Amino acid sequence: MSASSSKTIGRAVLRPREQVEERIKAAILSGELKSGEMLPPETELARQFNVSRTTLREALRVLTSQRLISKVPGARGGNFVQSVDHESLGAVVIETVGNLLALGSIRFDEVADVRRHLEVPSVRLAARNRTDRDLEELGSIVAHQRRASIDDPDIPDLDRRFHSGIARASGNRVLASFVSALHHATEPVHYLDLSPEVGRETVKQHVRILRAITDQDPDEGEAAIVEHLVYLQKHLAAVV
Amino acid sequence: MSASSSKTIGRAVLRPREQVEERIKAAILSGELKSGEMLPPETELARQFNVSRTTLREALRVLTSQRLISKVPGARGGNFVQSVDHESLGAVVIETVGNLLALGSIRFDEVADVRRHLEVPSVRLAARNRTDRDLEELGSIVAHQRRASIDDPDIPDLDRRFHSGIARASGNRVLASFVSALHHATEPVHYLDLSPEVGRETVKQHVRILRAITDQDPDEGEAAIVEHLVYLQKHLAAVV
DNA sequence: GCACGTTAAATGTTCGACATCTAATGGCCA
DNA sequence: TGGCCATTAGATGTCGAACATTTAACGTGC
Repeated sequence: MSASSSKTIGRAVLRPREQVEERIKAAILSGELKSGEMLPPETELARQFNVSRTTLREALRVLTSQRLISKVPGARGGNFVQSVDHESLGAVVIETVGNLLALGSIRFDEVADVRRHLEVPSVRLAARNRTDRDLEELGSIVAHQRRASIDDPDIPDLDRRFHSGIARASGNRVLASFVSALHHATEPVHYLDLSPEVGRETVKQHVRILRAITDQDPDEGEAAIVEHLVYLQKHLAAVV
Repeated sequence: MSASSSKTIGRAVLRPREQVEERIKAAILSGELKSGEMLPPETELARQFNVSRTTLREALRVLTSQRLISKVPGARGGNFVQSVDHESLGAVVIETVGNLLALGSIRFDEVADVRRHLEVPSVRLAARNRTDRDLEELGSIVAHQRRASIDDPDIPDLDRRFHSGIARASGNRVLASFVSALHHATEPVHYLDLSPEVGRETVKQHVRILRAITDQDPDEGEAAIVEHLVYLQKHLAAVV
């Protein structure tokens, strides 16, 4: 090796809390601690790590806020390994995007644009991979939307479930989490100008999308979702 | 209102730690506490909330793990409000996707697919919105890639910077964070079969993409990135 | 002028006690 | 017999005070 380069031997020393945190996290990610399993009581765990219960609890608190464990007080309570499924990705994105929007660190349209970009492959993949189970669920949602009146408080939720349901039918769980999360994050202003006219048109477009997915026609699905997104954006732009 | 519906007046009572957490978080998100500002010392804060320092510290620990504040020990240290920029979105996604992959809750190809779907609009937008500053940076990266030999340890990093740089040039910070994060998460296996042949071809494709962005030609950019992604996937499939 | 010990102020950790939560237990009473 | 309810036990939650460690700034001596 040249004289100018030097091997790095050292590492930053870790504080007790960090070491406990890392060890438990590693145990969870490696499968050593299985999902749903209960950790030893805090007193016992603290003894094992040879740290105080206070320090141990700070480590557990971090892992809790990262959704790796959940704390349950009371008898038969304890610290349980969370089953970290793909939905936690959506939850984390919702949380962070919400913070960034509140702080003005990102603009609303940046979030909405990314969602729109993801909806296209979402529909295409759904048209290819949808199961009968998916069709049944989507059909049920659209049926509800037909019946819903303009002032129905469930409307935003139905819309979210429709778009999330498509993403889930795509078979890609990362895609599903992102679409669902971004939809959620952009929801607050989605229905500001919901007129009967817009409501009817929206349902009609949903029907077209669902038919394309049912027919397993990705191109028609893409055309339908693009029409829908353009329509929605136009009727939002008038408000925002 | 009908007899079956009932007003909800109550809310779950919050434990002391949760209340402290919510209050500080609200103060940060509302701008009451500005970015970079230092919070009062823990002893003083605990006095204000009328809780013990232990409880206060657990609240601060959660906020720290959510990147809202940072802790600095020592003289002139303290708890500082973090400037939460869009990069923290990427960091959070990297972390969570990494966990999910380790646990087998999502598959590798699901992550890679979403990244590929995002790279197309990323290049299209970059072709439209790139600044001279962006072109300069991307050009510098490609120049490095030309010079890099096959066993250069910087190659994965250069690739990540190229794709992230394009996403940043798109002008959409959410898109940039996602592309960068997903690229990072899929990096470990990106260069398993890097032959001189593949290296040369990759650089050639990068040049084509960059030229399209320079010429502000979205269609050519899309064609170039699609070619690149297909090529990479083919040379990965042989390995994985 | 620079190296280095000292100081001060903050976070980090420890300890032990008590508070609260909650499922299970077991007894009382209709 | 069966259900209601007080008790209990075992876990997390909170408290308070002391001590450890970290780190920038200060001062002192060479």
